[in-house]
Amino acid sequence: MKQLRVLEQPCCAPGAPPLAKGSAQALADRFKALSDPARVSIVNLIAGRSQLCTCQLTAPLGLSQPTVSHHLRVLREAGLIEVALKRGTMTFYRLVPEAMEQLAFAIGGGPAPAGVLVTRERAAAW
Amino acid sequence: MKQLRVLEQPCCAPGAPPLAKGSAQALADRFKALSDPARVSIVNLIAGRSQLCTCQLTAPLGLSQPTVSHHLRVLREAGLIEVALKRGTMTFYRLVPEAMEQLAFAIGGGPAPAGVLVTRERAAAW
DNA sequence: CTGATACATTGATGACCGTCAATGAAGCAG
DNA sequence: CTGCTTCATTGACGGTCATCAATGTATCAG
Repeated sequence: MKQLRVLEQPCCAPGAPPLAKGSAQALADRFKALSDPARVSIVNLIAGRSQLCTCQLTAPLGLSQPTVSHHLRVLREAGLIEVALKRGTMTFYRLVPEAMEQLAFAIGGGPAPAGVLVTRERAAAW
Repeated sequence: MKQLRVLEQPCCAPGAPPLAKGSAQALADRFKALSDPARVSIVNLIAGRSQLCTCQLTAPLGLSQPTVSHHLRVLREAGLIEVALKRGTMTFYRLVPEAMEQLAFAIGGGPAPAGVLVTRERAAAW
């Protein structure tokens, strides 16, 4: 996974300071991970259920299991999701809230509204 | 330009409600517009200078003029930038702050920190 | 050990994307 | 009108991506 340098300032909102070349690439890589509707839906589904396994995604997405696995890999390599737990033959994934927050910050989003974000610990409670 | 339905809730942050299929596509389209480092840099450059013309972008990006024009078109069709002004043979572009804010909101970003965002009117003052 | 389940990986295929040279369009200077 | 500048569009080429069938890997039940 490629590390995204923590930005001091939003880079893509009005009044932004110049952006280093490497940071542009790192940001583009993460946006690319969200540039497919299937992956946006995966993030949304995981966000709503704290965590879920691959087998719970094929039906709502209408995609084959290898394709879902592929999208999960892209999201994982972008640092947006991670493996929460392996139980038996099942693999559960969860969000990496910090990564999403950094992305929101980059395009000018401030701290999330209270009550919307839950802690990673609560998400892991399952 | 495809209209992005205004989301009632963040869709890609912990605790998000289910996302409509069309919304996933609309979001993915906008993220795709930011999935190239050249386009991230363009947004960053425009954000920092209020508005810029095409000829001011080729040098810092190290890309040919047709390529820059192509990227500007992608960003414009995604609704992230718009033509601010045509003066003579030059075309000036500016951000569409609402579009960036909606994107930030979708992934869990709240209102922008005070002092970072400037109004569209000030940006247009040039 | 055998069969079944859940997932990841590989390979192949069709579609899409980024890039630039060449060309077109539109405005300005003289 | 002529030439110059700025920008958009077209066409072409090489590379990347999304998708699925087939296969491999690992775990569990019996």
